[in-house]
Amino acid sequence: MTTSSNNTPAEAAGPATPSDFIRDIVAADLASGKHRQIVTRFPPEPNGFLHIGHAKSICLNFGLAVENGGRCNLRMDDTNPTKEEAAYVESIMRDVAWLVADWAEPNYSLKTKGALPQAQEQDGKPDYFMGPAEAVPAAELGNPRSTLVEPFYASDYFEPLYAFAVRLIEAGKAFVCDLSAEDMETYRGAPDRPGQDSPFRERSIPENLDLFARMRAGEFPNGTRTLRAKIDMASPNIWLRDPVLYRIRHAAHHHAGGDWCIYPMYDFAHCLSDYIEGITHSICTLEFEVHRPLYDWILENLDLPRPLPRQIEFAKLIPSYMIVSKRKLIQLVQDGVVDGWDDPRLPTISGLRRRGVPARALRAFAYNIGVTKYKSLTDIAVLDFAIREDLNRSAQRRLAVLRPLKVVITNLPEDHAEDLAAVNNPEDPEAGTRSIPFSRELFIEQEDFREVPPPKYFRLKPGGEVRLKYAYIIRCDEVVKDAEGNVVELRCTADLESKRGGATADRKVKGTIHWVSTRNSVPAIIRLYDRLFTIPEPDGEDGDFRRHLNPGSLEVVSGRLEPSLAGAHPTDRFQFERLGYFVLDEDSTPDHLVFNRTITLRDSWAKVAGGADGARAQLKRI
RNA sequence: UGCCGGAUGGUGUAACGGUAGCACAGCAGUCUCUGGAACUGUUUGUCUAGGUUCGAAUCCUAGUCCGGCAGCCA
Repeated sequence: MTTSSNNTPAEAAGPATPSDFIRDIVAADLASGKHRQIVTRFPPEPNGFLHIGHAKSICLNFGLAVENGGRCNLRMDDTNPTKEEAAYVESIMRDVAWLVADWAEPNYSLKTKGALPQAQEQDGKPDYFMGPAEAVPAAELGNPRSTLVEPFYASDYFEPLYAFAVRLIEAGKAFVCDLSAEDMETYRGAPDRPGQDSPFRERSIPENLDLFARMRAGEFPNGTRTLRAKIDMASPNIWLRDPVLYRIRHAAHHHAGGDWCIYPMYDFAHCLSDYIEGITHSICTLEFEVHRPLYDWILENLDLPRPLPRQIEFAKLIPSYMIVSKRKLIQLVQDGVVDGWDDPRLPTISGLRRRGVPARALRAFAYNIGVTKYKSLTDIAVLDFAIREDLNRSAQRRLAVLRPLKVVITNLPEDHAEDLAAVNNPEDPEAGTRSIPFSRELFIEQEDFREVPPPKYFRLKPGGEVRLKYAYIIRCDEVVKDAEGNVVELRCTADLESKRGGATADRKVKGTIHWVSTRNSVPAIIRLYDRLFTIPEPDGEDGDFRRHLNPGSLEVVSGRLEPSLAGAHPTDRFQFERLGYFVLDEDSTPDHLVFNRTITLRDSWAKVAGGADGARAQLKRI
């Protein structure tokens, strides 16, 4: 138990192994001896970036492998050349590797670069198998340019798939149909009305074989013929009404190249790809539930020599305040509403990563929301919680001021300089301390001073006292304003005995605020991200989701940071005390620092404040 | 209304005929050199109606409501 707990996505967030109906099925299959090892797969279509919904699926499939000592294949479900691009394959590889890093690498399988399924024969039955590459170094898993490995590709199975189709024709279970798309729709009938047999349904086997070969040879234009399964046009299940197995598409394929002009449909390719890879449990989303009889039909009618995979459906993630629909996501990116697929406001995995969300937090989230067949809206506060919980324990604290207001400590000499010890992480004693320079002139947060304070405001106010974190208690003596009446400087006196260890160190003052020394602080651009949408279900039916964009989803400020932050590393995450968690952005350079806000700290003051202040704070956090 | 699926607090999930539990959110409090964290307490729930049973969220019957399915998309 101790060793396996290291592999648990949620670690401290709950019991070592989650329980749900899918894990129950897997456990039962292992217990009954139906399978000795379980094999799952994550099968994205390379036509867009992975998002938080895929993260749920990845965590489920890889989690099953991790928990049961099985493996999980990354497979490109690439059977439609007109919609897919190799560029997406690269982002998918990177995102998956990032998500499973330090967790499921030993169970993550890719295949040997360029390998194709092995043709085998058992009892005169053609069979094909595609196994994983052995002992892949973890670094290769996320490397799209690896010369050793690559993802599994459904398009690598086109040849076996063709052979299986021929076999179906030979068994009299598939036929070539000349119906146009429109006619086919008419013949299909409706959910409550049976369809009619295609006039081409009773073609002879030799004729079907000949026609199918000529389809492959490119003799017919797009859309003129299809290969269809011969099942039952009167079936109450639409997907059993002689579904299309192959269509003609004179188009090159991003992975298979220009060899093909007929391409298998999802229903034909998916079950057989699962079979070829030896998948035991093929987990997909609810909308494929009605396809399951077809999934089983194809496999069962091919008379295959090895155990068949089992399809199991679960409800996909619908996160509140986010859009996850591929079409809408593309629209936001193309219209420049956001700044690319990895914009930190997007629920894409690359966006979340750039925002500073740790993979571990995403896994904990996926784990916490559970797996069911009930289609539900998941409160994104659950994700927020997972992020804060992770970062609270792991992120070092720093002092940073977002909107600086100058403070002069009048009872200190001009050249006063001292270094103060600051705790790096109160949640982690091992993290140690650092020193921060303190001087006569400081910046504090504009929000931490109110000339006319609201009730229960316990930060700085005229004549009032506040503690400067790690430093002195100061009193505000004078408020300096510019011509327009804006507060531009505060003149304060410090209680010089109030520093930690001093005579008056234990004096109680209501508030403690953060600060930086004007002289020693470094400037930085800080991007304050917030929810992209203002309503819980922007992805709902009504198409006009852009009406609900949050105009304040990105605010850029010029802040000042304590000097130690100048040496920040791109993957470091920090808590800027009292503000939130921040990560260095990839746009950052040593002399032009850029930080992204991952998430704010919980802010109970925003709620207490009420009135104008509270309303503004609430709005900012929507 | 053809087929398939689903319904447990505000939200999400557990319970596998035997005390309806957990998490998030909320509320109240303790503590605090982060209005953070931590800790304590707490409000709110089995879709409806019958039935079986000593006992039903769970089994049966009948309803109600919700979701999915009619691409040569996946």
